[in-house]
Amino acid sequence: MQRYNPKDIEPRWQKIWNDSKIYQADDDSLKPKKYILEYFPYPSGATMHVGHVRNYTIGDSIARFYRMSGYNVLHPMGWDAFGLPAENYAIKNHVSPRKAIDDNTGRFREQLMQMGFSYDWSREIDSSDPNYYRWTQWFFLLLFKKGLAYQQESLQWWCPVDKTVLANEQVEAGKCWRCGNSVEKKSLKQWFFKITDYADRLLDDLDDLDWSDAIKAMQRNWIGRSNGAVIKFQVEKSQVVEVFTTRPDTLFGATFMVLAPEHPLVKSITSDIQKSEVEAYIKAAQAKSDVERQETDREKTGVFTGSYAINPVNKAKIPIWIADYVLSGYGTGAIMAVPAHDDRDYEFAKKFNLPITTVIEPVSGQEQGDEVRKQAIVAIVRNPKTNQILMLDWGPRQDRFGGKLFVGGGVDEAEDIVDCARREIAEETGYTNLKHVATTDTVAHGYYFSNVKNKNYYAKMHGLLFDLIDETQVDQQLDEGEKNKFKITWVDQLSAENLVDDDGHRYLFNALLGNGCYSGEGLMINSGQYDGTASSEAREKIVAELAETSSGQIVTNYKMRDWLISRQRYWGAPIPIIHCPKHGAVAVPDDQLPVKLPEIDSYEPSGDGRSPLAKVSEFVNTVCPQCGGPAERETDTMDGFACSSWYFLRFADTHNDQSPFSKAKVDEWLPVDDYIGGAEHAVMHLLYARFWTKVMYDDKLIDFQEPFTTLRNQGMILAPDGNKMSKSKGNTIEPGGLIDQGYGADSVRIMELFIGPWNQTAAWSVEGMGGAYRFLNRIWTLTQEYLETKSNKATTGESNDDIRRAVHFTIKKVSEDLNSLSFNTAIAAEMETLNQLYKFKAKDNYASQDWAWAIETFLQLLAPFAPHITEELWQALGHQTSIHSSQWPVHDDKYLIQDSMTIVIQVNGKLRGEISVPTNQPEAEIVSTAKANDKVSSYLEAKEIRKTIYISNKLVNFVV
RNA sequence: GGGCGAGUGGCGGAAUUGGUAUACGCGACGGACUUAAAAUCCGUUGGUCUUAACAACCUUGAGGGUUCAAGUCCCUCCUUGCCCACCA
Repeated sequence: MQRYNPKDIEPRWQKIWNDSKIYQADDDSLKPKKYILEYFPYPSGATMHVGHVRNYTIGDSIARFYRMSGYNVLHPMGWDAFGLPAENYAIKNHVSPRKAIDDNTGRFREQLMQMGFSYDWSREIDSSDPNYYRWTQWFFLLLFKKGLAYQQESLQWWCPVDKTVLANEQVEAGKCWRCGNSVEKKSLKQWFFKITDYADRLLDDLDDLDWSDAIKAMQRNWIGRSNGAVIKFQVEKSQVVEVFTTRPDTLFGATFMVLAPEHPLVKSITSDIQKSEVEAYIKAAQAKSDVERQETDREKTGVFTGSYAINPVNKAKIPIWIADYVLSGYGTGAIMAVPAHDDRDYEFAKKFNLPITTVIEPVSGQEQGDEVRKQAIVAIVRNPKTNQILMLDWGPRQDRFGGKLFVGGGVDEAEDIVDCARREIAEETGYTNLKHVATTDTVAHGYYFSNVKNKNYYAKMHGLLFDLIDETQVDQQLDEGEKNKFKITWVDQLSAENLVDDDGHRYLFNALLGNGCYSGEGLMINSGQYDGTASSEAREKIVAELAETSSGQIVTNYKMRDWLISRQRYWGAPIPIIHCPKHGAVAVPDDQLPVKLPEIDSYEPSGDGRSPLAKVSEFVNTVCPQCGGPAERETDTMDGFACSSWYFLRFADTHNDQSPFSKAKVDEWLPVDDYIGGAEHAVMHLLYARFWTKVMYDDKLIDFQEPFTTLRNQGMILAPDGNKMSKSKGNTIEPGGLIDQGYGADSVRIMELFIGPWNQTAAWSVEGMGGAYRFLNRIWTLTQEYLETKSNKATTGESNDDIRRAVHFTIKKVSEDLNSLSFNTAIAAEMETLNQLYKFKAKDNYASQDWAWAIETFLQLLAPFAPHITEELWQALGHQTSIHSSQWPVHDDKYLIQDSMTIVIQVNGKLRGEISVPTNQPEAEIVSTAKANDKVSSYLEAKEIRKTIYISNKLVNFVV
């Protein structure tokens, strides 16, 4: 018998598949189309490890499954070839970036091919090929003509190591996303794409996408839409400062104003006396690295400018400060500070002793309409010796009752609230020797139902704090309804805040002992005519009032900024713009595209803020397309993400040299049905590509607004030691090595899929590889044995229903699992089936006539995962055409129906036995059989059966 | 601080959506084959008590709840992963 030797089988089939072009997509086929795409890789100097390969294995299995299911499948591959890593690699190794990319893509292509992935290589794309970037430049000009590309001088993130600017999305926690070094701010004239014009659409259209909630949430957070208002404050010296706020309802509580240190009005606002202090602060702020400034747990700092602003609603004169907790880039770079209702402002006010005015009081519970109104107290009793707080534990919280609360009670008519609190504490806890420490100056509004009095109440609850003088206790004096309903517990302060089960109680507790800042909604106080209004309502009314005097208006703000796309580096698509002294920035005419990257000797970035192209005079010096006068080319290149913002469209029409693509072909194939890749591009590529797609839609180049209908984020593969795989840690595992060891690509593929759910992180298992190989070896051996046995003797001609049933069941299971991408359980089911086939074989030694069908069908079910071995065995069984062009098997329900079934018997929900009954037996009979069962009857003896539950085809449960 | 997720044997993980928890694989142990080993094949393998078997009881991060029935639903807490983070 031939042994399973992947080294012999795999390269042979890869060549045959390649020569016969069986994986090429057909533009003209009438079959339904599917477009399966994995992120196109960055051909860096490294090789791909098993983590990278996971995502291609997933995509390939889906593509093969669809192909066998009758779809015309587009499954292409290309190279995201422009960008820093290729260039850095080239500089380090003293080769041209062109040469580096060609070497690297060659190696990557070979790695992908030896895994047996079914790509349509006739559509291969290289984004650094002039035939490709010509169209990237064409799209730049489209954006330029639509006013969506503009140039502006501004402070930008600058990476001192990579010597280029970076987009906001490409700075992660103050570090460059590529090299990991700290970035700086630098003022440069740069090109931007106006992605913010599309913010609303990018946000709203997320709802309909079949993407993971995590990625959608990341994009939502990144876009960061917040609805609020811009409010104008008059400053004494006649300037006006605008602030952005999402809480105009708290305007009456604005007790000071804070500007970012970089705010343009700081200079003119600052008084002479404060001048030196302010200047020193600004200097210090600038000296801080951006990483430092982004530390959130830093203590607040700031200085007073010496000026005052006038609050437009109540004409209060409020001091203007500057502080670096206000960001110059967001909103207007200035805020109205409401310390009573914003944590950051609260912290700042506490530190600098600024006034705090409460303007919102919380409301808990739901209004029922028939409330009795009353005043109430919430008394917090503290034992100063232990610093513990007294709580009443009313048992488990259920709906509106129970939970842990402080002492509470209604204020009697004409009763002083301190006396009331003392009375309630004595009645409920017996403590009488107390010192009154504080009373809140605001109240919590509460709607609640009193169990004792059986009435709905609305109470204004005052918070009071008492310290125990000693632990003398008298007898409690409880109402009938209160007796034995609660117990007294003592907890520490932190626990008290966490445990308290009523929002009003918690608010009053915080007002007395915690951070007195309340940022929720509620009822307005200290707000003139708005007192008593709900804050959500007051929000709109106050803005409307301000709008009348043009001192305020509704504004929507976004965290997302425009996309900075200039790079001061060589290896990118040149920005197709000519700067003319007369006409400014002029588009390079279409017929002069591509603006080719000149070949130069030194790619080293200069670090002076200009790209190496600036040194190439024959590139720079040109004529203005409009006037023919001398002009200079733009020397910055485009961010590599520009190239990847449309590559998925080019695959539909790769070789078009008249336009980026034909609309007909793109509409035929796109949007992408399954887009597969990691989550790392959530707010970069995936956002940019959506933006470009919308721009193209608006320009009627395509008929759809979203490029990727379904997005699948595969989980990461960690090294066996549980760490991320990395070259520097020396813990990477590469498929090539495993193939060389003799496991073969098929085993690697099985392992990639079987290791766990495709979208979860998993650690690679060296031992697991053996399991994957053994599985394939078992189907190999079984098939070879079958072939030998068959040639030695004729089959009995008898059919074996057990074999049929097992295989039909597997067809159903694997088909369902592939539709839901449960690769690991699909493979588990196949392993199980194979184990069963081994048992059948032991019984009949391949005598049944069903064996040929069983093995062939099994191979088909395995083909998407392990394409080589299944093809080899399929053709060994006598087929002349590829298994991958065969029709996916369909199960026959007839074989899934069993004549008997197992019914589980429970007594009081505990498993006590099981019986086997005919499938069509009526319920009554099943129940009586169950009752008579030996094991079960002993549990039923001398007991009354109160209830019998029968779940059809599953179980009987007797309740006794 | 905010958002999204995850906790099941020695390990990776199953569980038809509330109905036999631990499928499948790894590892371990035992057996067959072999001069021997590897490979292969066949078994056993959640825990406690027990010499062993039978049986019983326990078990899905912890605690409560709903239900005839909870890994699955509800509440509280703990641990942990990822993303964002002074965004007004």
